[in-house]
Amino acid sequence: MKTENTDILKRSQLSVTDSRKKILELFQKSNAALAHADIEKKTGEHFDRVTIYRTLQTFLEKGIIHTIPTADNSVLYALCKDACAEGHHYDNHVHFICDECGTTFCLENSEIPEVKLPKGFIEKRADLVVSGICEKCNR
Amino acid sequence: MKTENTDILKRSQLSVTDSRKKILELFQKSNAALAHADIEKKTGEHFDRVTIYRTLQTFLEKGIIHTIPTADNSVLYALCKDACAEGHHYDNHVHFICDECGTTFCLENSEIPEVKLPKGFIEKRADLVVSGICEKCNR
DNA sequence: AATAGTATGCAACTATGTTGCAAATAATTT
DNA sequence: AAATTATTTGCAACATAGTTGCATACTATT
Repeated sequence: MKTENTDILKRSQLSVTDSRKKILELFQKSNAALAHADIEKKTGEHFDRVTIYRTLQTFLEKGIIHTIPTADNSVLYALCKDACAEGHHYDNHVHFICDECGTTFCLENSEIPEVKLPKGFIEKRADLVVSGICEKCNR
Repeated sequence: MKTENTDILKRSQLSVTDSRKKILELFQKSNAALAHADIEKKTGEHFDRVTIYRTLQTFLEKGIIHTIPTADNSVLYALCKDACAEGHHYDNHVHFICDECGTTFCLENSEIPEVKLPKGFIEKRADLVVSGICEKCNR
């Protein structure tokens, strides 16, 4: 475990520090997306707010995590899959946000469908966020 | 013109006030989505920040405008079409954000394609935001 | 025209995110 | 393994975004 996320950091040419290891671990343990506040709580307020912001920023730049646009415009982060790399930090999967429990999932097996754009428009990226009731809350 | 947006307000059972008329007019004149800051500028700093927040909130609740989720998680608002009503404030069209000029368009003629969700997940809403280069910047 | 209901503006506050810089830690060199 | 260099961290201070309570002003109703 420890070696595993250390490796990810090294592969991205980042110095291996406590905060980076810990935050990366949080993402790996969680199968849902995390907000800045979640991370602050789950690290037991061990790290400075600023450090968390900067760590997330760094992870974004290195393509380790990606942001998820949400309808209420809160900022969520989730781990990128191997396909992601520096400069190309975006996954092509659909995100699902549960209205009940607020959990956000990456639907890894999904693909964002093609959309016909008006003449002259060029697509660089697409984000599809579906919201509703997740499997757990639907019982 | 004046009568037109006055009517919209009355239809939504809202008192007709200067700020509401003016802000609604801004949306009608603009073919792009607006952020809170845009509105503050375009009204000539005539209205209090709080009033603008509350007006947008009210318009959202009444289904007059809708929010657009963006990749950088800034908050954008745009006019709803007639199909929208109170409680059901969401349009089923694709949004496009230009990386060059930052303008956000509602692609009114588009439809968000169906997505297959994992078993047990129920879809209530979907947001599809495409970003790239718009027609104006593509010349 | 008077009253009741609602919206506005102000002040104060909370939350969220950013920047500069000194101290601490990690990586590199010898 | 110790010393040097490079990077990261935490603090303080600041900037921006959004919220709440309340008195005043305006809109709608009678």
